[in-house]
Amino acid sequence: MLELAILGLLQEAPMHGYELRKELAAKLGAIRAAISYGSLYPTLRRLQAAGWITEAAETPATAEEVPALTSRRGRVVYTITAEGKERFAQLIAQAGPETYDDTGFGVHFAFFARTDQATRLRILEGRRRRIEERREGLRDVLGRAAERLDAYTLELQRHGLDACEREVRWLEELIANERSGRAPTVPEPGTAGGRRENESPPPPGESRTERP
Amino acid sequence: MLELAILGLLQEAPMHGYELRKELAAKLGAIRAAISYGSLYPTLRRLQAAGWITEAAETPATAEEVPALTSRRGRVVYTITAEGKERFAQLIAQAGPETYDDTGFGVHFAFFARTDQATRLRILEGRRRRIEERREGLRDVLGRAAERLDAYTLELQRHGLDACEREVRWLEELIANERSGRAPTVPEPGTAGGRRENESPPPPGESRTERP
DNA sequence: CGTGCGATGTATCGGTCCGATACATCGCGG
DNA sequence: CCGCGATGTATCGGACCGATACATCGCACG
Repeated sequence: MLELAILGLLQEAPMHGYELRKELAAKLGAIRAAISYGSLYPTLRRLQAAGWITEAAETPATAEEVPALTSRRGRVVYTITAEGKERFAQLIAQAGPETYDDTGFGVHFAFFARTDQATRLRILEGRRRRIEERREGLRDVLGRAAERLDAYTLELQRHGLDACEREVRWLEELIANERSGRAPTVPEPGTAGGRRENESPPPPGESRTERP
Repeated sequence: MLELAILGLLQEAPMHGYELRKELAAKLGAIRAAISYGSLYPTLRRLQAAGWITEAAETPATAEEVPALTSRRGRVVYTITAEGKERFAQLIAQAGPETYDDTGFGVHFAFFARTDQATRLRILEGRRRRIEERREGLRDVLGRAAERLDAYTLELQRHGLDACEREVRWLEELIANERSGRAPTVPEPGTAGGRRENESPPPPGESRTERP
């Protein structure tokens, strides 16, 4: 998952580790807390070893002037390679079971702007199925096993069930929008003047896989 | 977290691993998927080594009759010890930062029936604070950084923000109930005679630490 | 003028937990 | 009689986290 996220972000711009972490936090803030450096740096090295990204020490232009008294451990900027872009395209298109859990779905969804519509649809439906299963499980517990559980546990299940139902509805909307070929967000007639701004990166229609 | 959950469950009844996993799934179904055996068994051994639980091979009553031709790897039943109960009480009462993340809070909440009111209140308020912070982060991104993000990412944040607001409201209700000294859930007058039953292993009322 | 503190930045280590896998037993239907 | 799904115990490699360490930079405050 981390691999996919890093590749996706570096596709937008070269970055160094710290920046990557911040961008990741901004993009995935709804899904998970900031990524740990204990995951980030080892993963970066793994990606580099695989050839998906390249590392370049930041050169301060006229560098030879500075005699490196303190060795100035410069920021290391990572850039995605052509192979890395291929890898990203492959990862984003193929959906395994982990694609539908909370984190996996969130990461895939965050890069939907770089995903073709068929895949988007497939992932949304897979996620819906997953959540529906969780929902049924909770209903079962609340129905059949209710008297075995204490009031707090029941309340927890009820809250979880509510969240499931809500997410299914959200997914239904997204799926409907996707099928109709429209933009992903809910049309907001009336109230706030709609959310017409934010035309945003992806052209409403399809994604693009164009390579330079 | 797993340690706390296992100790809590074994306080209700002795169990073997498989059963533990199922009960855990039922109790925490709203929070997380079933625990992996790759976590469960090592943790059980750790707890046993620490003396919080004891392991007892299941004896089929008249066992010497069976000549153990196939060695019959019997089910291993785990029982919590007095030290284990102390440990549980200590874990459930003390709240660190991990108490307020999704999983940690869920586990603590699931054992609120065995938690004193002051601690319940403290945990609910800590969780609320945590979620409020996440909510503010999402509002910031949706406000300040909106034009930098594509429509899908924004939709993800919006959905996350909605979930945060909903959870805060839920927590407010629970906190209010807690302060008023009432039961956490909607009062259930009439129907089942109000949780008087709950036959099951542990005696009805509240947690008890006495052992036969 | 310094000094200390928060943001930026790279990096490692131990520990928790997961997913895949293996293997054995049991009851039941075909 | 055989297979198959539920029950049941167990291990291994890998992903990810939290704590920690260390270094630089700019700026506010005394």
